[in-house]
Amino acid sequence: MAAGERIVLHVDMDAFYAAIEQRDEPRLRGKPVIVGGPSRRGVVSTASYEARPFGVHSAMPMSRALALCPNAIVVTPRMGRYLEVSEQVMATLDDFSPLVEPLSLDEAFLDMTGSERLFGPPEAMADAIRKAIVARTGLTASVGAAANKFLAKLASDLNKPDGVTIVPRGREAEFIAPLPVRRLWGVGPKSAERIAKLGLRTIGDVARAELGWLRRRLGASYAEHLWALANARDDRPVDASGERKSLGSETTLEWDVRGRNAVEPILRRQCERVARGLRETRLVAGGVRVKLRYSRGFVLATRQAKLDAPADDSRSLFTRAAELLERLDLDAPIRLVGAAAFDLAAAGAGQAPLFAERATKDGNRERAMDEIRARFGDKIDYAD
DNA sequence: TCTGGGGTCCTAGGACCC
DNA sequence: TCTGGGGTCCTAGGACCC
Repeated sequence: MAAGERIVLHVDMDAFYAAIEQRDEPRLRGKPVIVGGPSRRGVVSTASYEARPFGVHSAMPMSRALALCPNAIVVTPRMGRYLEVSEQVMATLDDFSPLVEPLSLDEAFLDMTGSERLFGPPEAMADAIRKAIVARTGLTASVGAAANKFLAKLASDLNKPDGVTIVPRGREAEFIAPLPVRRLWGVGPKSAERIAKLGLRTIGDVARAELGWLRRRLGASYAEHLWALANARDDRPVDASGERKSLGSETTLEWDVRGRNAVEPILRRQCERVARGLRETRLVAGGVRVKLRYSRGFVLATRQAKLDAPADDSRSLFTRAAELLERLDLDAPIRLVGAAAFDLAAAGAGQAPLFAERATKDGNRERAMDEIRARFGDKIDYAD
């Protein structure tokens, strides 16, 4: 691989959900806006820049957010809307490179290697992209440009909002050296603590550490990964294939439930949503996973199993999911119920003919229901 | 303050096979 | 009598990201 030759951009929309709400609703402009679940157990999804000085940030419990910023306007997420805008943003990015890897609704990597003659140097690329996004959506984005994904992602965060950061070529390692270890992509609270106990505080500290020593303390593969990143090396390609590995649906209940009779109908509903998601994306699942979170200790438990045949109908998913429920404690108070499909494959591919027929029987019926929903709307499901 | 919902990736242990 | 070694698959849990 021709290391050092790549140009990778990371595009990150600024306070995406909140910015969309402010764009769509003028009375929200200039005010602290918190997008998030309004329920008892809701958390902040996105806080507008007006709310952030109060200490409000993503993943914070809504109750705490409102204690910090009592005047904030809480908006219930409109995921369908955010998805629409996201598609516009991604379509805009497609005009700049054939290699676009969305990471979520609001951020993506672009491999711009070899595009300098078309768009100029990285600064010009970043400016052109930001201009195109504003023109198309009225929203701002921050962009990082560098020789690899890790550096580009780190950079896009350094001049937010509405900013550009270019990591200078050939001086990458010294550029990131003063930053705290927590800035390494993949180092969260737990790992940060472990690393701090080793006496390493900055990325430069990790980069200068002796690799053998680091291996013995953090495990070989994690140590090697961190050490490479700290030395500004990251060979991972921009992957535009878009293949998904799993598809799930889960819900945190307003009030705890217990007992099979209470859990099963909720699980059925999650299976229905997963099955519909599979059909919409033309996928079939090879297995299903059940997820419960207990109130006591916030403990998460999962059970998974393969299906007899790949399926995209809720009955197949739910039948197996209900069996898995038998291997879980249903007597303790439960706060979350979820289902997920895994071992995904393109619908119609790789199925034995006998199985294919059986697998699609329920699928066909549910597909007909999908069409009716599409034509007349589905009051029940679009309510949440 | 009391912790969402959507994902990805990694690890460790057990079953199983040769 | 006192139990190999290696490879692969599967499952459950956990860290992490937005």
